[in-house]
Amino acid sequence: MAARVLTTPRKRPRQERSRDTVEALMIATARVLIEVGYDHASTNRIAETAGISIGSLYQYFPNKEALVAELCKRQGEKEFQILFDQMEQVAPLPLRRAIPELIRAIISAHRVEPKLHKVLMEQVPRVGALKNVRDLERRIGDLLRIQLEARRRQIRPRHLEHAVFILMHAVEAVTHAAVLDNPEYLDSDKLVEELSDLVMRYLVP
Amino acid sequence: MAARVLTTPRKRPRQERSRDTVEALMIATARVLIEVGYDHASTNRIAETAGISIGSLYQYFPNKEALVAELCKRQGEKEFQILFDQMEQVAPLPLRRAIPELIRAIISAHRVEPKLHKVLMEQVPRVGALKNVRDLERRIGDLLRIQLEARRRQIRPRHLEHAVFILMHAVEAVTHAAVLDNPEYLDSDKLVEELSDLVMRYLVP
DNA sequence: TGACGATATGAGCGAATGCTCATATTTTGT
DNA sequence: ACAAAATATGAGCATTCGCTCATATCGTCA
Repeated sequence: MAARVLTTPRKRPRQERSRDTVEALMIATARVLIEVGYDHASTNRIAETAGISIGSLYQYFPNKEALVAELCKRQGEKEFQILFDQMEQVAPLPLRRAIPELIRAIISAHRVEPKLHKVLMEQVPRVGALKNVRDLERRIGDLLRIQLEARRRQIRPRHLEHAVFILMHAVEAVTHAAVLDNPEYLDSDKLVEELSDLVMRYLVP
Repeated sequence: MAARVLTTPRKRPRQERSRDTVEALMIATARVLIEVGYDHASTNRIAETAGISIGSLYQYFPNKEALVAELCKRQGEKEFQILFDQMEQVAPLPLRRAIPELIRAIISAHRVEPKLHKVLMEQVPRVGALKNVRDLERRIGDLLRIQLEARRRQIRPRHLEHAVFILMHAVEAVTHAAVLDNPEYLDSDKLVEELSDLVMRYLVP
């Protein structure tokens, strides 16, 4: 096994058929990851699942990590979009109504293909995708910060940086744990209420 | 590669020299994991680092996952102990003094060999150690629940199960993120204060 | 239409890894 | 002192995996 360092695509698909190839590879990567996990997801297997030769795979991705990193990026983008849209929606609402809506959105974001989400989250540290995830975290933090700044006079915390850091990680972790390991918590609205309480009480004076 | 399923030790070391062998393997596993990461930590390499033969390794562990799972268990035990001790210490204190102390203890627990902690956390889903971690989570949850029950009349939340779930995951995630990715947040006491605020405000009526 | 770039193919090489097993050494119990 | 049990050894087998490269096919455009 040669040293694997690159995680960026090798070559850009220029014609439509090659774009199809790349799409098929992404879909196959997701399927194989869900089916057998990262360890047993060999590039040969992914290519076979995609119905594409192993050679073609290596035209566009230098290694397995790059495949997974790209998938991470796309999945993250989807989830970010859900959050972004909802942030716009709740901007005019008062805090006590905005917060539950946002939390619901975060749960929804985690529920986009939850099995894939889970595998990717588990493998993120191992592929070069950490940078992507950090970027995403930063962008989500920025969104949140903008919301908090707009409501600066109504909220208690002075150091927005700390507030963003704490709220973001706290809500993300609880949501993550609920969606992936305790889905029964999501049957009722209780968890949303409790999480909203946590956030509200931290924010209001 | 044969199918690897067992993650429990094969044989119990009965004599002292074999207990030494197992200890050496644990230490070597930790070292190699920190040095080269899970993927490049081969059993041959671990045995070599431990200064024992590969055959001996397989006398006590059926595969690499079992080695890492055992290490996870031990590390978790250490961290649990820190929490357990501090829980006893703060039991007689009023909430506003108990909470910051507990949070400090959690940070300390994360700081026991943080590099090892990080690698293990990343790899937990891949080894059979998930069960160990779940157990640990449950035991920590139990500790927390006992504390909350003892103070039942002073706190607001009625559903202790939800409260435990939320507080545990929230504090753990923020601590984890701070220790592993933003250690500068720990230079001052600011994060402890803010986290304490989060918890206090959620708990008090 | 023809020629060149883009894309696709897949057999197979080289390297690494997990793990066994036949053998040797040490400890224990009597 | 000696037999049996426990423990240790490491060469090497079987397998897998990542990846290349020589070759073939397709798309585009003058």
